[in-house]
Amino acid sequence: MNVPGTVRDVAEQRRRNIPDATVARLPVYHRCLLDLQAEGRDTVSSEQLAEAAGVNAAKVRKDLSYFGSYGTRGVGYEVDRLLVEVRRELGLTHDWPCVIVGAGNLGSALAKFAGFRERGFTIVGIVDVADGTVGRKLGGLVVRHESDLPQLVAEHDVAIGVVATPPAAAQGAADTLVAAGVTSILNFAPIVLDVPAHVMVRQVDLAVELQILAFHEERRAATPARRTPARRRVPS
Amino acid sequence: MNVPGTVRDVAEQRRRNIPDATVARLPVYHRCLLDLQAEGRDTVSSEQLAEAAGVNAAKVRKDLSYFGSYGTRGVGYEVDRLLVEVRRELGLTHDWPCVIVGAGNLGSALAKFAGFRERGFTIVGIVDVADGTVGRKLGGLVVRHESDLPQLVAEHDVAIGVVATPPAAAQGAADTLVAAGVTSILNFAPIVLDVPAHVMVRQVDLAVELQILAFHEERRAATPARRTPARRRVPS
DNA sequence: CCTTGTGAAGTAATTCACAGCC
DNA sequence: GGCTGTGAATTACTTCACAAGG
Repeated sequence: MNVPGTVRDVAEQRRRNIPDATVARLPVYHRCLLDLQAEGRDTVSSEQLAEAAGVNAAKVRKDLSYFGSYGTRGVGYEVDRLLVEVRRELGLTHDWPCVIVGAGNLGSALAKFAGFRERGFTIVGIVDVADGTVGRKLGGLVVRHESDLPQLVAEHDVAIGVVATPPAAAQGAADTLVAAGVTSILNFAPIVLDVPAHVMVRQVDLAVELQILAFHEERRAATPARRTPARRRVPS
Repeated sequence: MNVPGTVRDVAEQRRRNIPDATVARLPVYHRCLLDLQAEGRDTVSSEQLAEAAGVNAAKVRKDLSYFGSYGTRGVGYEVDRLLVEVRRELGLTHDWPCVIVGAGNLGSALAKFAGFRERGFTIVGIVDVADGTVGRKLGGLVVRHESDLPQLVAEHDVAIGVVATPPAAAQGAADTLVAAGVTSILNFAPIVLDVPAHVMVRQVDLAVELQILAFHEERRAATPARRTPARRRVPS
């Protein structure tokens, strides 16, 4: 499949092809590095970072190797340095303005969620269509009408939109976001969004997560014998 | 690794080894099948189900084949029949009582979230430690103190717990859940939980999802030329 | 010593492609 | 003719294991 014409930029070539699985773990490493930095640690080994991130050491080393060799053999990785590199790789060197569509339970919670701002995502607006919600205040923001979305997106140069509407309204919300110029969507509605090829969608379906847990619970109950059968027990 | 002593139960053997990737898609198929059923469709081809689920047809067929051959060649799958099988496989033949730890923005939203009950997950209780939140009403439930958790779990035979606390309180919340007998945890706090081997954890980190989107946005900006550069545009 | 970085080996998931059946 | 079910081929991801370097 790949017939490299020249050998030049082989490193460049590699750097640009970070596996999806690695990309999904970078934010976790980022979080762990922030914690380590807060603790005042100045170096960390792949083993230690792996422990903190809940993966194994080989994976950490391979993941980090995709975008450069920032470790010192015999010592480990310099926390500050690595943090800079990971942050740069993740595009977290600047803030990302985001809009939320849907100011129901979930949308409201997301708008007030501290974890977003802390990690460089600023909610610059939240919109809805219901008369009851438009105008409500949500932690420093006022819910605006969905018709204000194009203006909001243009004004703050928003690239990322969050869909937190009921399922029936989600496709419309996505269409509006795309028309307004948003190119990445985080979708909490339990439907598969239909968007142009250049728009990236990530789906978070909370019920699906529970269903996956239920699958394993169910199987656990069905399996006759496997490791300790130890059924639930209250300590005292 | 597996040296099957006998050939008997080869089907059984297979059925019990559904790949994780397939398990993660079953809930999506389940949702699509519910929609199809609501539309009154009685059969569906792998192609159509794939379209609805946002995957490809070969994947659908392989996924479904792991737990049996429920299709008819030349026709497709009978919606009702397949729904029963998927539901059984997912352990959705009965309701799953769940508890939520943490009644902040997210925990409150989750407690009121209709999508859970609709898909067989009943929130039987929500607990917190803050004086301000304990006692508040949340859509039919009253927030109870975290110390009531063991009783709550025992009373409703809860197997699944949801952690929606601030990061600093999450490990404690998980410990309490495990001690109370919960064996599956859905964790929204951005930390890696340390739990016994028999407890399954699924992590949902909302900021991580945004960071993955940001990674691709950033890379898009960095890439010199690739497909239409079409930068955002407001329609009107 | 210790720990990284990475080819090589191993495992898992996806996709192909077609025989088999309605 | 159309569509499933599935081995085989391919691709992606993980883990091993060790040479190289501080």
